[in-house]
Parts: sequence; structure tokens; C-alpha cells
Amino acid sequence: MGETETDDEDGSGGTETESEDVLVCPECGAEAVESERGETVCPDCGLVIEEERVERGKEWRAYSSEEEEEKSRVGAPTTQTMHEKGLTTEISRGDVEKSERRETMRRLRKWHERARAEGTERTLRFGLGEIDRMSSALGVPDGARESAAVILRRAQKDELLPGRSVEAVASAAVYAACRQAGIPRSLDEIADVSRVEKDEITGTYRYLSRQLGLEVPPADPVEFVPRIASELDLSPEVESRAVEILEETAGIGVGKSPKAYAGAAVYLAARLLGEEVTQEKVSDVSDASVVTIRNRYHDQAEALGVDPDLDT
DNA sequence: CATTCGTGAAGACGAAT
DNA sequence: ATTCGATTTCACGAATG
Repeated sequence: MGETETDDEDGSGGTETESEDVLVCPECGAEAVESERGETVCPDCGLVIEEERVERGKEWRAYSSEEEEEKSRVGAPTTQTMHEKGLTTEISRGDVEKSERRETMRRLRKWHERARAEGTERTLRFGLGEIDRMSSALGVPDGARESAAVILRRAQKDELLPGRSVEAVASAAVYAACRQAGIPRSLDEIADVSRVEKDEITGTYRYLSRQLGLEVPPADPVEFVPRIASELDLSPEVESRAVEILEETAGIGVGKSPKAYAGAAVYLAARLLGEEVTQEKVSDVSDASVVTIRNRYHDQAEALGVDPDLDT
């Protein structure tokens, strides 16, 4: 509901109707110009007349039918993909009359603005652009893209950028966002579209994930089961049996490759239920080698106390 | 004959100094 | 930034059905 059209039309001593385009500075009367970022500033005194309008762009969409993972989904209400949400600092006019001082004043203001704009905003803008570019190249959904933008913003706010290339941070942010969203897009593909080496991305990613304390839960093997099972044309019984296996052997899976673990469970479940599937096919669809599938599947069989060859 | 199994060397990853 | 421990992967040959 709320059409937030609360216009500031309250003409306090308002002269007459002001045109949409031309605004005059209430202090010095000069006509204001528009800066690069869409603000309207007085060219003489540097007063910001109209700040950048707040755009609440895309709404924040609920992610998926996920469990109570909502707590890690802390997004900002306004879209984070845009730079400069409207918080600016400007040097206001003191009372200076002499044109000499005024000129110094202007220069100072310019320097200040430039320093701020170029120091942080420009890199941020560039990083956001990189995030967008890589995201579309990889087909990353919007939710994860926004998460990446949030991560980049936080990194910049915490002054984590100095000494590090923005591209690396942007790449790491995309990677982290993908992992948080449970998207299989992994390091190699990101390194492909990024301009930095994979080593730097991983290093930056580690650094970020520690400094920012961003939680990347180790992928739950159960997540992979439906995809694997359906891609192998296995029955739903196998699928649910695989999930059972994963739950019962939850202890020994830590530290191992989750995908391989899921694949092994599917394979074991299929074998227990008498459905024919080769290890190689399982390894194909679960992105794990045959031998790893084999190892995990043996682990699970042993942990369950069943012998791999007993058919029901 | 196909599938599965076991092993050792090589690379990759994460943690710690 | 490098070193270390664990894990995964690859490549081979053997065993099993």
C-alpha cells in the first residue's frame, strides 16, 4: 500500500511553482546543476538541493522452499545492486564572500567529492558491474546476485579492499553467494569468466569468509539426492532410501565431498532395492569420480552393517 | 565381456605456523 | 606465504558375475 509520494511541495516561503527541471539554490540563488550521480547540487556553494531519490527496486523474494535457513538470508530491503544509496557528505558553504576564498572553496569541495567518489564509489561501482557481468555469464539467479552485491558492499565498508583487487573480491563474492544459494557453479567456472586467477579468488574468498563471518554451510548431501536419482531414472523409493542412508550415516560424511557422498548413498540404495545402476553412471551425474563413489559407498555399507551384495 | 575392486602416485584443498 | 595432513582423482591390473 503506501504510495510514498509524500512530496516536499510544502512551499515554505515558496516563491512560485518550481519547474521539474530547473531548481534554484535557496541559499545563493544560482541555478543548480545535476551531477554525475543524479544529485542536484548548486554549482556555487555546493549545497545538495535534491538528493538522489531512493529507488526501492526489486522486491526481495522469498528464496525457495527451504527450511529455517532464513536467518542467513539477510538482505537489505532496498536493492544493493546500485551504488551510492544516497548517503553523501558535502562541504557546505561557510560564509565566504571574497571570490578568492570562494574559488578555494570550490576546489576543496571538488577535491573532497572526487576523493570520495573515486576512492570508494568508483571501485564499488566497478565491482558491482563485474558481479553483474559474471553473474549473467554464469546464469546466476537474481537472488544470489544480490547476495554477492551485499557481500561486496560489506567488504568495502569494512575496508577490506585495500591491497586487494576489486575483481578478486567481486569474484569471491559471486562464489560465496553461489555457495550460499546452493548453486553448483563452482570455482572453476567463476575463474573462467573472471579476470583473476583462481588462486587469488580462493585466497580472497577465504579472507572474506573469515573477516566478514559469512556463513557458508557445508553443502548438505541430501540436497543432491533428488537430482541424482531423477537423472538416473530411479524410483522414488530409492530416493527416500538414499536419504535414510544419509541420515543414518551422517557421522562419517563430514569432511568428504558431499556430492560424492550423496551419489554413493543413491547407489547403495539402488542396489539394496534391486535396481540396476552402474557406479560409473552415478559418478557421471554426481560430479565425482568412480573411485570416490566406491569408497564412500563402502563406508556407508560398513557403517550400516549391511553387506553390499545382499539383495532383498 | 562388463562391472567392480584395490593400490599407489599426483594434484587440490583447507588449516596452521 | 609456505608447509602439512587429509582427501580426491587418475591409471593400472585383478577379481567377480
